[in-house]
Amino acid sequence: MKNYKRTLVTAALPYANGPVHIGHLAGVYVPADIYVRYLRMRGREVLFVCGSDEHGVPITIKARQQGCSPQDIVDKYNNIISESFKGFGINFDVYGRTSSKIHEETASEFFKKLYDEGKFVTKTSEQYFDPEANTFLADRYIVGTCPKCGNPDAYGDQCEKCGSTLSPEELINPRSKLSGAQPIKKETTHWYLPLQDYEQWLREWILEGHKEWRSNVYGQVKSWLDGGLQPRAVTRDLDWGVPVPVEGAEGKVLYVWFDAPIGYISNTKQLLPNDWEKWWKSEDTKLVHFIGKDNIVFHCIVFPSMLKAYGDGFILPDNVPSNEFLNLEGDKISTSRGWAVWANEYLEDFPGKQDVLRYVLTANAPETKDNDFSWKDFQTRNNSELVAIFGNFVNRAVVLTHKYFDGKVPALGELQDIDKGVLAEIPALRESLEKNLEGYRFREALKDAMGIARVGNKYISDTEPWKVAKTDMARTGTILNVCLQICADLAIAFEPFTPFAARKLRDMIGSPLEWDLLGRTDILPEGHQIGEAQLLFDKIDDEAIQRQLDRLAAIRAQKEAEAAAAAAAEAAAHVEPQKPEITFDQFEAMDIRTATVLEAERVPKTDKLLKLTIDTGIDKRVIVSGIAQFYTPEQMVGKQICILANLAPRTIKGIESKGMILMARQGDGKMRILAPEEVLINGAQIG
RNA sequence: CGCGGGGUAGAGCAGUCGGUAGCUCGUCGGGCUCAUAACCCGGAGGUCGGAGGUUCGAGUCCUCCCCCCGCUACCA
Repeated sequence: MKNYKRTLVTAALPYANGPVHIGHLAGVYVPADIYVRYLRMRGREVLFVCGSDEHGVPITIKARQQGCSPQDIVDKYNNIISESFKGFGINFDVYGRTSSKIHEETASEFFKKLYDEGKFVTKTSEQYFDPEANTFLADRYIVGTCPKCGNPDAYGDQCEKCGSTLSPEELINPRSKLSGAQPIKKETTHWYLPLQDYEQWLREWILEGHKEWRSNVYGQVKSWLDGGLQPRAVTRDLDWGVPVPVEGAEGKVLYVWFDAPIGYISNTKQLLPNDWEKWWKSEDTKLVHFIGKDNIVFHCIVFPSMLKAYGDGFILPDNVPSNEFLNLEGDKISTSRGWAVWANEYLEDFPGKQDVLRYVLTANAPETKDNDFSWKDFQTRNNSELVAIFGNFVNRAVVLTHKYFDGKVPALGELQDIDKGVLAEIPALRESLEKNLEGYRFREALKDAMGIARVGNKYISDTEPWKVAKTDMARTGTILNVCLQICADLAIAFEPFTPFAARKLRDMIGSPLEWDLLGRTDILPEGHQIGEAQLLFDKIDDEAIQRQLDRLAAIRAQKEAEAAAAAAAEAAAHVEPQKPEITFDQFEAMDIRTATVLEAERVPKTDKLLKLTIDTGIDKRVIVSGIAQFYTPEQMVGKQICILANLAPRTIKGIESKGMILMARQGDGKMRILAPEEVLINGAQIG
């Protein structure tokens, strides 16, 4: 373990095209904040850097959709997002923006240095260009008919109807989303970072040197390295972003994934114009990136390669704690489908309950695998853990102290074994807490902190001071002294996790915030006056939970209705134009005949394929058909169908398919079998 | 099919170095009455996805297989 002097913590830059939701909080920002709060309490020198990622194609598309400028979009969401962070007590030292001037300067300089030193390679390729808008078109700016399912509005990178991944070249009748014009192919040149040159170095640095990284991070990196790295484009033809600072690169900007991580550096510069280099170029600085699993490759491979290429003493991350994803009520969180709990809305719906969400998201953090957030679990954890264990213990101790000692900390008398046992448990929990926090195991760390409250509750129940008070006031005082010290411990131990409640508790009992006091028996001196008892947490009732569940149910119902309506409209509105004329002979060449399905089964490990054994009247043969989404094997058996019998055989998934089943397909992709009006013999000719 | 992650009590999750399988909720029983009808103690509930192997000993290590999630692929 290296001996570092200071720690630089970055949290993934949120993309400024929507608010942040509980998945973001659980995956990145709450754990990062816990870690930073802990380091600060220990008196370590630490810098916490974040900011909005404000470039890239999706923002320009959203701006066009809403009829405003990209700047309007990023201004709006930068505002909402940074307010959400403040609301949850996530206090960055700096929250910058990649649209800032200092970022543009920093990113330009970064690119320029690599360019001047020949660290890039260039590639020229043909890409679609919109002659009316006079601009190159990013994949998502090109729409056309999907070659797979016929959806007329497929994007150049993906068809959202059938989920196929596409390249713009595959689209039928491509058109520009900007002007509607037909795009033309035009040559364009881009700069690439040859990642393969850094492969060996990355292997040694991560695969050899950082075996302690989380298995999801390590595994992902290993998978990329084993697969072989390829040059990665660092520029794009776009008018929203940092201009490429090179002659002949007009109309080009830095690719958002080159641009964004540099944002960590430029945001540091913004805060510390003269002092930033000690955070980025000093070997005794520990760099930690908190990210979600979708960012692993960029933070472990691309950005380190950029820094390595730049040289000049830039340090590399000591760890990249990356969480998996959080689901919501069993379904994937989705910004576009509205399936999320938004941070800003939570703050309005549950005022003063930031800690509850922080607690639940930490207790159920997706540290090793995707986890599920449910409102029922949220309620239970609040009512049975925060209220019943933590809040209740504090309340018991404080109320009893007021009842028997007028709110003054009583003297600590002679200790019995039970007292000594309890007082010994706290330092043990502290040690475990520290180990888990330093090792980025926040879920486990939170259990340790909660363990302190459990210890307190058990102690107070075992010693029964309300009974002892009838006979022995000195002993009662000793017990309550121990309880109050444990309260003061809680006010320290919970500061990273639930900072609002920890602050409230410290204000209530007048205890200090200093990590090194944790576990000591004299945090609160004898005779110290504590304040009136206040509840740290309130119960959350069923109605509040039901309102959230209703809200989600409404979103689900609305989205389903919209999808159904859109599909119906699509299907009705869209009919393919007539194909080019053919001759009678061409038609006659096709052997179309009736057949009956004898056997049917799913082709294993495919979504859409059925293997059908059919009787064609002339033989029995196998046809593989992509209809599993519309017919089950059971439905197919015994069904009479029509086939194109003399189609050249083709092997699909290792099965030879001889012929094609005739299907009618409408605009939304729905398919139905064509069959004679009444059952005929097999092999009846169609024509 | 390929890659990554996962499969442990009714639910949700831990389990680091191989050493008596654990936590929270729920459930059943008992105790307590200071505390937000809270708290404390105890019980029941597991072939640790399956099959082999290594080992004195496997949830943990090795091999093969099955299932779930993500990316990817198949649609004649």
